[in-house]
Amino acid sequence: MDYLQQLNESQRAAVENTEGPVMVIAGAGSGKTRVLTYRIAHLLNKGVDPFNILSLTFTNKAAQEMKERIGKIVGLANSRNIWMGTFHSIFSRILRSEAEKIGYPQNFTIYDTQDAKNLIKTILKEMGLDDKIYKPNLVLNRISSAKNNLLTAKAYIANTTIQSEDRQAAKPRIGEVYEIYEKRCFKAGAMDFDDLLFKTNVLLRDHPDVLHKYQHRFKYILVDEYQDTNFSQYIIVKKLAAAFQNVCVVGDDAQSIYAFRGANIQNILNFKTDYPEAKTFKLEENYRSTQNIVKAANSIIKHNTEQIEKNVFTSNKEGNKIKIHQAATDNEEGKIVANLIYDTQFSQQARPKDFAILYRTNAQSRSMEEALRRKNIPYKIHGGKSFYQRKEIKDLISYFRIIINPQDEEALKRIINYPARGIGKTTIDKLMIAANNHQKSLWEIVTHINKVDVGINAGTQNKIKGFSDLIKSFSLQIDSKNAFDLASDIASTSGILKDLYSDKTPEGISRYENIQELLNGLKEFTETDNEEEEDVTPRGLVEFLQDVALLTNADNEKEEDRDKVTLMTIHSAKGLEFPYVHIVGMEENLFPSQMSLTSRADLEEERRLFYVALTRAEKEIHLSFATSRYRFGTMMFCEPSQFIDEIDESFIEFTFNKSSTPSPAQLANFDEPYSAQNSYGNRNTSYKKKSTMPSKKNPPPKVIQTTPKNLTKISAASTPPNQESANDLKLEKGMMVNHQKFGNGIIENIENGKASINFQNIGNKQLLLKFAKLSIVK
DNA sequence: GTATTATCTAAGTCT
DNA sequence: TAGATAATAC
Repeated sequence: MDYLQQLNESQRAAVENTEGPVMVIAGAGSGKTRVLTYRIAHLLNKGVDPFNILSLTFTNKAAQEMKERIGKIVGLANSRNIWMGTFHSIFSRILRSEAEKIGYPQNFTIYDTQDAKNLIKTILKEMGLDDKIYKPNLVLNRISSAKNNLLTAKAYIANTTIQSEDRQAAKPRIGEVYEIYEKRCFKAGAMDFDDLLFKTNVLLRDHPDVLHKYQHRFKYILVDEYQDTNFSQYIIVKKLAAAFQNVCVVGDDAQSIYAFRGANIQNILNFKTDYPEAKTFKLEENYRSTQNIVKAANSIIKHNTEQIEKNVFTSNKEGNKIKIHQAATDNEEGKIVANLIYDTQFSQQARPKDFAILYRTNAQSRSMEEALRRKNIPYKIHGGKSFYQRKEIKDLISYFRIIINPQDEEALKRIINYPARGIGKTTIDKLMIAANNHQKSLWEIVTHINKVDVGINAGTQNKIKGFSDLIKSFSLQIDSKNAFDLASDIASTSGILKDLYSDKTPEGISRYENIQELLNGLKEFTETDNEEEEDVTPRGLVEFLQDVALLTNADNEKEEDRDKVTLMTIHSAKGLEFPYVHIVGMEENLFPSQMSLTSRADLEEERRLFYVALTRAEKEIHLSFATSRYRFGTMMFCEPSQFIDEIDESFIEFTFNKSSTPSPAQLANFDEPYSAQNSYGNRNTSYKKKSTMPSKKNPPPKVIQTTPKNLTKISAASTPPNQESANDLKLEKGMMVNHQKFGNGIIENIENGKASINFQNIGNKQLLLKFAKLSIVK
């Protein structure tokens, strides 16, 4: 079999040892994906039924790509039936078919983080808890990590350690919130992301017949990125693999970067203990990067304590040193990066797709974006707010959700008054109270509004009736119409399209276009055959909705996006590779994140994250930092990251001179062209972190304020207000004025401090001059 | 109940 | 800075 010839010794061993537990420790760039694909191809070639293979990947995109690659080796007919996908998508599928066993409807809703947070807020309000103390995010995180450790609300409340933690944090009632949250989700027929794993565990625990069925279905189990699995995932794998023990886990402890999500690095460190028979294979040869990059990355990771011993090496050529760039501001950093990319495109005949800009936080994308746009360099931003999380998209999808699962309370609350139909907050509160009092779902109250006395007047009752009739009329068409036809019908009949169409602001137009795009996507979905099933029944909304909550932007990359510079967080860059990598924002408190500085474990995770970033690169790495940047709406001074110091200095090269570091006073002119500082060659190896950098220790003259988090704020000299409250302006009839949101308009009349303005885009508006932020155009 | 504007507050990573 | 929420006028 010639594919085996393409593997080195350890890769080949990892592919051929198909029976029994196997752990593959795969250093960065060591051909891990190749091993996984070939291992599966090998299984199929040996005659294993694709239906007996379960392959768990970290993203859906990775699954899709791997399936394609396997298909090329063994044929599509064979590869398409493998169970391959993320934990969440595979087990949500299984949960759907077994739902009734654990008391859930087959069409259960998947609550995304936003839904979950809204529900938490509702519960906090009902319990009379202050959401400034019980911060919804924090409460949700506590619940989430409890679930990932398989703790029910009861167990949470009974757990003395957790209780004392919560008491210490002055939030003793989180357990109660969890209990109610759990009940409300169940009542709504909804599962959040963590439930998809949690409930799978419940299913496998309480139904031995089901466990048996899947144990025998999945005779071969492969888990990618095993270092990033949490306890809940770990137990699922362990249970499913118990019958045959043909479990192959692949990972790299040095790349474990999801502890915040409950990932437990011990899972990989303890594999040997769980399966004493396990064979371990180490893939240590890096085929991706230059000597310099591999060695620099090794020099970073050795600052961490606990890890599996391995020696990552490469026989690639030495390559360039890692270049380190200094910028005065975040905007200038963007310019430096954009210029470097621009130049490299020509000097190395590189394509835009050869470049990646990686950052720690999504917020950093803005300055990069702007600089790239100025230079006309095509780019794509990965991550940030997903398309499916946009308000308008969630609104329309909430209609789909409520039609398919009327118990879905979060969806119902979202749309009962959108578009506005006269059912306001007071009414919704009354409905909610009635639902709680009668132990009924919100939908039951809504549909029986005439029969329950909830203190709502006849007019409003009628409006509610109109709404529920509307939803019911959609529900009736669920089986007869395909996804696209029904969705279009909903979009127009509900009034969403009209509402968005009437908004001619740029944001409004983009919202309208987003809806159109969703509809286009649905059309495509409707017309594509369902590859999982033999019969080609038209695909309806039910099918569409099944995994829409699990989709991310990465899952619908467009053709035209292929040759563009990639902007993404380091987390989402995991598993990817690029010839040229720019890691930006190499600053203390940003990377490593200020939140990680309190514990050694967190700092080590940041360091592994840096390791992941470095090892994405094939040819060149550029690190950059700014000495000041906008954060929290104000300019703040920054120091270079400690991680820069941690790289063995023989692998790095500074592109700036310490003495040319701008003094704080010069920062006033920081938007000057930076080219003078950007020349290579004036290397300064004796760079010391705490040199003349502005810092909390030698505060610059412009500092006015210090935040508790050691971040130094700079006065907002660079942000002149460009618009002021109109009472300071001499406005007259006939003037053209500009409003931030409404654009330009002509003042038609002014009286009693009120102006009637005819805006070019949206028509006439009455604005109170006391508040309206207007500027005079002419 | 709705629309508009003021005010607050949070920006960590992802399924 | 931007999104969510509160306050206010009508």
